[in-house]
Amino acid sequence: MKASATEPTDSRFEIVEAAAECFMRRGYDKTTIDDIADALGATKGRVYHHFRSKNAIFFAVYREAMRYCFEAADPIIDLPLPAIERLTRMCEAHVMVMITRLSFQRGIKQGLEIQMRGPTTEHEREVFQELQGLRDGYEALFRRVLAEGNADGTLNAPDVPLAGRTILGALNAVPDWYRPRPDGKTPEAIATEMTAYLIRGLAAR
Amino acid sequence: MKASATEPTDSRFEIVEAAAECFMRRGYDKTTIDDIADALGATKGRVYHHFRSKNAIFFAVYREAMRYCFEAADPIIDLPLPAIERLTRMCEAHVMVMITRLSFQRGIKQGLEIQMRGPTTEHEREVFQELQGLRDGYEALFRRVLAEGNADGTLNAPDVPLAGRTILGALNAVPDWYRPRPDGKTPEAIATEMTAYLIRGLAAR
DNA sequence: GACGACATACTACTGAGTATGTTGTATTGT
DNA sequence: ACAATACAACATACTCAGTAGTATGTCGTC
Repeated sequence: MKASATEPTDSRFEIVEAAAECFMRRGYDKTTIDDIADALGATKGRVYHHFRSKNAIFFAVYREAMRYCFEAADPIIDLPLPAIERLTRMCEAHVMVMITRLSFQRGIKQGLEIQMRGPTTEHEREVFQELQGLRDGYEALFRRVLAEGNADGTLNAPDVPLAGRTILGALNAVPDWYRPRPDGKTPEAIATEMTAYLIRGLAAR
Repeated sequence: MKASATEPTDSRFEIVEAAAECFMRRGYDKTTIDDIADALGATKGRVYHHFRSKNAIFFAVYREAMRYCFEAADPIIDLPLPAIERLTRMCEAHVMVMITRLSFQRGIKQGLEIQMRGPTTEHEREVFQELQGLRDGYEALFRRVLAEGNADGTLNAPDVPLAGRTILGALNAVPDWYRPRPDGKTPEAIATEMTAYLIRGLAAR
């Protein structure tokens, strides 16, 4: 029997990685299945052996991208700390995910809902709902901490959803401009400084 | 003789508007030339009479979107006010542009550089450079005010480029989530609150 | 000898771009 | 003043390349 019958197999994940890379460079629509196969030194056959359609690959990339986000935030959100401190760490962790998983995060930037235009199967719509739920759930983590910060007096965000969108808007834009440079700031420095701007604000004291 | 021989003709602008709307709803790649023509009750012929290629339409939408941004920021940047006040007004004005010109701003969100993949003509590359220059110039306006704020003591942004990207990242994300709702906040309220979060920060005093 | 994991070869369609036809209006020659 | 004509502003009909998806072949392993 197979060594890993349950896991989604290594070969499958390689495809997801290659697809993320292609999506980042060329965008989803301009990426062909052959592009993804070529990046692996393989052919269409391998790709379609693991995925039903091109949309399914995008979904897999999206799901993986969200998984990285949750993995970063989950250990922080329930720490016994004031909300402002947890929010700070969650923001920093989010930036780190954006940078370390650049291709995944940038690959899905063209938007989930836009991929759902045209004739989609029933199954695709279900997956779509699920992924939308993942994203909303992640954003809800931030809203939760913001609300807790209003309650414990460490934060001042009258409109919690709007504050959440402001934060995540800024942080999610990182893949749009970040490029690894030998002489540039470290990812950690970027994370802490951006977070400071958002939480402390840009105004002088 | 014609009434408006010099202007880029009304008909041409209608195409740009329709294209922006289509790009917003379906994304650039999933939008066909026929989609744009249909939205006008016309056919391909009209579109290709005014534009050399699909890329050229995207460029026109992009240029228009940037024009709206400059129109909003230009009257503010040189006002005789402390930098923090000018930055506040520029941010608010930017949000208003995002909302009032939703289709244009969202239409160009898939990114300028990603459109330049594949075989592009010499002329396309020139326009690309020009539009990239427009965007950089606009971002430079914010960097200028940030630097002036560091100088006059009203702002505290050690890393000006990073602060600029944080601000514009948050503001440029507005078209991703804003939808006009009868019961929702007014655009003005959204603009002032988001700007307050960015400049005053989310931390309680 | 069955099946998983691919590669190869093929199909069918979509959609950008083009070539050509049509119509109304302005301009010109007489 | 009035046909002749030129041209702008489209519509219609067509081409053709690229690409998602499929059908089938191959090879190694259990």
